[in-house]
This record gives sequence, structure tokens and C-alpha cells, in this order.
Amino acid sequence: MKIKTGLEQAVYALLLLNRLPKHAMLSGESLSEKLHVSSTYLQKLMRKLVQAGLVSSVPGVKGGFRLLATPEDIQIYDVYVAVEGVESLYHSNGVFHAMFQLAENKTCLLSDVMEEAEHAWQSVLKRTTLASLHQALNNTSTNDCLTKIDSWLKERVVL
Amino acid sequence: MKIKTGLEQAVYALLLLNRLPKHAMLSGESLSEKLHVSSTYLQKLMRKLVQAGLVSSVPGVKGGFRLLATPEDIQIYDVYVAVEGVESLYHSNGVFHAMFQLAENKTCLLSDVMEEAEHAWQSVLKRTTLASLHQALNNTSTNDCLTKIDSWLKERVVL
DNA sequence: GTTAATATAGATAATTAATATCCGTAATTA
DNA sequence: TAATTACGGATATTAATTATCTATATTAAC
Repeated sequence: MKIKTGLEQAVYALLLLNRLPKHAMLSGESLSEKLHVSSTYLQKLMRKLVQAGLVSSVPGVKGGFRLLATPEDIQIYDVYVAVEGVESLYHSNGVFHAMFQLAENKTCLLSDVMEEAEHAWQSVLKRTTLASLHQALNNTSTNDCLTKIDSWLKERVVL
Repeated sequence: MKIKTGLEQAVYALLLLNRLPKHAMLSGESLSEKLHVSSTYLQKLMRKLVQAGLVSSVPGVKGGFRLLATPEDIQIYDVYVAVEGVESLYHSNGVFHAMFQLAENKTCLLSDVMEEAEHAWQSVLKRTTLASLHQALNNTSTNDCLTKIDSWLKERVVL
């Protein structure tokens, strides 16, 4: 049980998009270049973010991606769900049922505690937004760093 | 990110061992038979529980496994750690670092929130013990069911 | 209308992780 | 000694994740 790479990539892609001027776009190619990740795989992730309504996309010469929701409204949990889906972390393989030869509607003993643990986990993700990460980024980075990123963005942004 | 099958198998194995008379043992073969899981893979899991000090083992004709710790002292979190290890759920792939061309000692922005979420998750697992699951099992199962399990155990237990 | 650049969708391939098995060794009991 | 059980590590199989490919659609510039 490990968190896969998709969430990290998606969150940082969103943080980059969050630095664009209003209505400006950035291509998937530029995003993947900046993040040093596979362009085709990031496209797949971006599609998920579009389908989740977090990002909007425009195909074509001046196309690309931009934030659709506001950064205060984008919870990290939203990003997680967009990338991973809503299924529970815990899925019983039927050991309990096999042990007792139970009907399938009977709930696995572990399910309740695992659901509760998952909700506790989710609630932390729900109170962290893109805006708070953006703030954390500004707080912990040097001006030099941020300036570099922003000028790199400026060269590639589509208005 | 899904919880793997090992935790479920381990927890139910422990619940079976918890129903044995004091000092009595049950072989790995019997455990896997009752749980309807792969015997060799369950052996692997049992080895981990032994190494974690939750279970003790005796090789040989009258060998097998028995609980070492008391059920009130065995948190589900302990089982999780025994089976999965203590490494964090979240592991940065260095996207943040690549983006900013940072030194490796700089903490990924996501790490703090993911650690906090993981602690919240852990704390639920920590307050659930084998004893509480044992109680839940007794509360939700028919006497018929439990009697069947216990008589099955009685036929295979090693004293 | 054509061309180039970009996103989309789904299929396929490559890589990694999880589960299962095997083999040899060690320990115990009859 | 032989049989039964656990242990340890290597190997095999299966499943999941990440990466890529192909075809299609959309957009802007010419």
C-alpha cells in the first residue's frame, strides 16, 4: 500500500497552472517538461483532472490546460479522487466469509475500522487545498526560485 | 493505492489463534485451510508476525503458532506494520525537486500533509485491537457459527 | 482548404509490485 | 531415524502501475 506517483504529478501540475495569469493556458508538453515526467502519462493524468472539473482544456494551436476551479476550492482530496477514483482503500478478499462460510452480504469485520481510518485520512486531505500549498510554496521558496519558475512559465504560456 | 491482502489474512489468522486454549498451537497448514488462502504465502505472513513478536512458533511434529502478545495488546496497527513495514505511505518521486532543481534535503511540499493524513489513519488502527475485533466477532456471529469454528479448531489444535 | 499543434480516447507495451511456489535447512517429536 | 513442522531465501506467476502508441477531433494560422 503506497501512494502512487500520479497524485504527486497532478498536484504539482496544478501548482504550476495556479501560477498562470487568468485565462492563460499551458500545454501538456510544457507541464511534463517542467515536472520532468513522462509527457504521455501526464496527459492521461490531465485528462482525469479535466473530467473531474478541476482543469479545463482547449485543443489546437493555442490550446493547453488551465485551472477551472479556484485554488481555495481544490482540495488535495479532490485531486486524489480525480486521479485514483473513489473506491475504498480497503477491499475484503472474502477471508471472513470463507472462514465462516457466510453469505456475501455480511460485512467483513475489518471493514468498519478500515473505513473509519480512511475517513480520518481523507479529512486531512480535505482540509488541504491548492491555495494552502501555494502559500506553503511561497513561504518556503526563495524569491529567486519563484522568479525563475515564473519567467519559465511566461515564455511558454498561451494567452 | 489499495490495502493488500496480507493484512486481512494476518488479522483473521490472529483471530483464529485467539480462540485457542492457552499454550495450545495451530499449524500454518490448518490456518491456511480455514482461511482458504495460499498455505505458502500465509507461512510468509506468519513469519512476519513471529518476527514482530505478536506470535510465537515451534517447529516439529507438535509445532505450529500461537499468540504471544495478549489480544488487548495487539493493535491492528501492529499487524499492519508487521506485514507491510514501517515505511511511509507517501514517497516523493522528486517532482518538486526536479521542478525547482532543488537539493535533495528539501522536503516535498506534499510530504507534510501526507504524513499528517497517515498519522490520522494510523491512530484509528492503533485504537483497534485484536480484543475489540474478537468482541465484535462474538457480537455479530451466531452461536452456531462460533461453535462450528471452535469445534473445527479443537480437532486440529496441538496441546 | 491545408497544415501544424494541441487535446482525447482507447489499446498496447514495458516496468514494477504483489502473491504464490519451490528448495534447502533447521528444529521437534515419536 | 523418519516424519512433521517452521524458517529463509530464491524463483515463478499474476496483477498493477507507468509509459507509449495510434487514430481521431479541435483549433488557429496561413
